[in-house]
Parts: sequence; structure tokens; C-alpha cells
Amino acid sequence: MIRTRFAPSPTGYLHIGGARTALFCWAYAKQQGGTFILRVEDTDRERSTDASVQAILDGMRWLGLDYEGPYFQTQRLERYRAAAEKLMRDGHAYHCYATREEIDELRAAQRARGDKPRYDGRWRPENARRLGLKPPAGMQPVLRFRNPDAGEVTFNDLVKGPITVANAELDDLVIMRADGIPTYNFGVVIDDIDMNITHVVRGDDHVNNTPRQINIYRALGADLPLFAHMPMILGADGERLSKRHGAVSVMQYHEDGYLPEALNNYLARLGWSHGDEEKFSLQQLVEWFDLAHVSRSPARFDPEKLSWLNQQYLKEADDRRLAELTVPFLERDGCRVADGPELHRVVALLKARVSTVEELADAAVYFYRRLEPSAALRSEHYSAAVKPALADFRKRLETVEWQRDAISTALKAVIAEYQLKMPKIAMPLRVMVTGEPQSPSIDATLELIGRNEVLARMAQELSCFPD
RNA sequence: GUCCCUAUCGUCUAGAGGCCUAGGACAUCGCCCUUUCACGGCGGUAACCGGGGUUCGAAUCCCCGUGGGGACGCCA
Repeated sequence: MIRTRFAPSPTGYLHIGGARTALFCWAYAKQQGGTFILRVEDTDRERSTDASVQAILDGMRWLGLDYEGPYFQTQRLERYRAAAEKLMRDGHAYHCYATREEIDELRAAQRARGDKPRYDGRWRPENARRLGLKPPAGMQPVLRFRNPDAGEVTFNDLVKGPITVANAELDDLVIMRADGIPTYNFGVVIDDIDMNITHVVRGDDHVNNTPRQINIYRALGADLPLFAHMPMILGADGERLSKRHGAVSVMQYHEDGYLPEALNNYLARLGWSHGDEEKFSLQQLVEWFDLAHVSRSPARFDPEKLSWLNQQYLKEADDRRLAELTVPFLERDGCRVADGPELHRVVALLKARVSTVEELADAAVYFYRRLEPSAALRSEHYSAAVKPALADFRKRLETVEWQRDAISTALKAVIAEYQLKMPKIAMPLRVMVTGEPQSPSIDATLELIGRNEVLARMAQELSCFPD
């Protein structure tokens, strides 16, 4: 039975990179008929917050990734303590009384020399004895793992292939802080063992931690899970993804009017592929997902392609669902939706022309609120020549059957009578009733805005025409 | 600096030694559709990082460079 887990630390929002790792991890478990677990790694008491926990949960829910859990590391402290004691007893761990300052100095010196900064093992029992080090009175020590000195660690990464690291490159890492809280590399190992995780699917940035963790598994006499490291997501400029690249938080995309199915699809396609498939559902992802087709190198996040995908999903999304999503944006824009045309009908007219729900709302404003055309638009489109035709058309609108086709017929009749080309009258008309030079087909637009409002807007604008 | 990983159009990618005259998608450019803007349709520009091997044959395998990413915390 396959078991995977997503293990974020609650120190911020669920970000794009984490979300994709979660997505792949989830898809793999589902694909294999296994279980996907959410574990909150909250051992950094300074930076972990409840708000972040909530943000992660919200993000997972919005994306539609279901899980077993969540489990919290801070509720398992006894378990880590017991495991640490076992390592102590077996000689795989030892107390270290080095101060932070001391370690900082050591590292600075190593760096200055061009060496890799590493703890030198000075408090290993035999070294401490040799150096004559005595535990300072009243100081609580940290616990360090005694990493093997020789040999190397090799594991077969499910996406990258075999990876080998010499033990000489690894140092004795701190596994328990003085206050008894485990550090990351220890907590994960204990949890993954206890939770029977079979496949550790996580970000690329953990490749270097894996050999250290494997040594801990071995010291504990535990079986190893399989490892699969997902490539990082970089910003459009190839730099590490950060705030300055735009939205990094998953929920920010929600707030900006993206659909979760679009974000999921985009994220899935970033670093994984199934032939030429570009647009597919979560369900299809589950059906097709495999670790073998995850790419091994980092990918750049491309907002333009996400935007295109979002538009694709918007086009086929249910009108009433979109209407519901659009309401908050419209209200924020000062529109009273209840007083205007049925929003789902407006949505149906606009959804193919925008790429986010926010844009959809922006495009819908003039159905609910009068927008004054700019002076530039007026002077560009309002001419004395078309004024009579428009006045005539307005007159006809007073009595025409208020329905798109009938409105269109009336418009065509006016065109014929005044010998005008369609754009000649449609453009000023559009500007008059919408305040903008672009809108859906003018007959449909008029129909939805409603007779009274159209007549009122036209009357007002007609007075702005030159004579 | 040291270690680990990595390298196909601007970007995401297909490609498991002959199917590659390197395919798809986004972006971009052009044309068509058209009542504006979109949508849609059709077409174009555009890539195997460099050098050595291995092989009858290499985008695909190996080595070396170079570029990119990651790691080197009592963060995760």
C-alpha cells in the first residue's frame, strides 16, 4: 500500500512550489490507489503560526487536494524524545555543548579557508575527552547525530536516478534542540517511519538532506522509503520564485480570479508531461501521473500560459458558478448586482473575452452602473452625421420588442434607411451605452442592459453630440 | 569556495540509438472570420549549450568544459 505525504511548515502561505509538490504527491498516491497524508511540520516555534496553518489548509481545500490528517509534529514530541534516547543509548547520538557563537566562528573560518562549513565533531565523546572539554555547568546541550565518517550513501531517486554522496561531506547534525524540540531532519525521519510513508515525494531542495536522513534511518534500524524529488519552480527570469515575481501564494490566485482547475492544470504541466496533452482535469492527472515523466531540471513559472489556461477553463465554466464568483468583484467595484440584469446571462456574454474572473467583473460593470465615456471617445465616435440615425434608432427602441433579434432588426433598418455601414453606427452606439469602445455584440449588450437604462443613457449621450 | 543535481524553440515540453527534414502548447508575427474587442480557424518565425569519444548510425549513451539550479542552520 502506497503512502505519501506533504509536509509543509506553517511559516507562511501555501506557495506555488509547495502546491505543485503537494499536487504531484497527491496524484501519485491516488494513481497508485494509496493514501496521501498532510503533516504540518511546526517545530520552528518562532516562525510557525496558526494563521499559516489555516492558510495551508485553505489552499489545499481550494485546490481540491484531500488528505489524511493533518498531523502536527508538536503533538508528537514524546515520540521524538524516545527515539533520540534510543540513538543516545546506541551511541549514534551525543550531547554537544558548543555555543552558537563558537559554531559561527568555526564556520566563518572554514569558509574563509575555502572549505565547506561543517561541524568538526568536537563534542563527540572521544574528541571531548581528548580535548579535555567539560560540559559547562547549567547549560542544556543539544543532541547531535553521529554521522558515519567513511563510505558513501547512495539512493535511487525515482525521478533523478542514482545519487551518491560521500559521508565525508556530511557532518554531525543537530537532531534535538536544547529544549527537546526536534530539528527538521530528525522529525521527518521519525514521522515518515511512524506513518509508514512508502514514497517520500518532496522538493528538490531536499536532495542534499536525503543522505543524512538515510543515515538516521539506518542508525534506527528502520527500512528506507523510496525517494522522489520534484524540480523547483523558478520565476520568469530564472531566479528563485519570490514576491517580486507576482503572486507566490496559491490563495492570491484565487483572489485574483483564477480557477483552481486552471492552476492545477498549469502546475501539473510544469515539470511533468503526458505526451502532448496540455489541458486535462485532476481526474485525468490521477489517471496518467507517473514519476518517470517528471522532469529533472527546474522550470520557470510563466504567468502568460497560466492566464491562457484560465481563459480556456473560464470559457467552458458553468455560467451560474462564474456569476457567483464574480459578485464580490462587482460589489467591490460599486455595482449592485441585484438591481441589474441576471448576472449569469451577462457572464455568458463575456466569459470568452477575459482571462480571469476579475477581468470578467471589470467587463461587466457597465451592465450595472453607468460609465461615462471619456471626452476622447466622444470626440472620436460622436459625429453630427450619425446623430439623426441614432436619434431615430432610440425612438424605435421605445417600442421594439425587447429581444436581441428584434433590436438587431431595428438597427439594420436604420442602417438601410440612412445608408450607413454597420460600424459607423455601432461604434458610437456602443460608446453611448457602455462608455467603452469594446463590448460584446451590440444587440445582445443592449438587450441585457435593459430598455429603460438604454433609453436613458442614449438620451444623455445624444446631447453630447456636435450639431 | 565545496558538494549534489541538471541542460531540446523566448517559455513549458515531446523525444527511452535509426520513426527527427526534431513534434505539441504559451508567447510572437501574418491571414481569415467580424459591428468593436475577444473567441475561433489557417499559416509563419523559432531549439537539440560547446568539445571530445562509443556506434554502421546519437537530441538520445560516456567523458570533459560551460551555463543553470540546489545544498552547506539549534529553518524546513
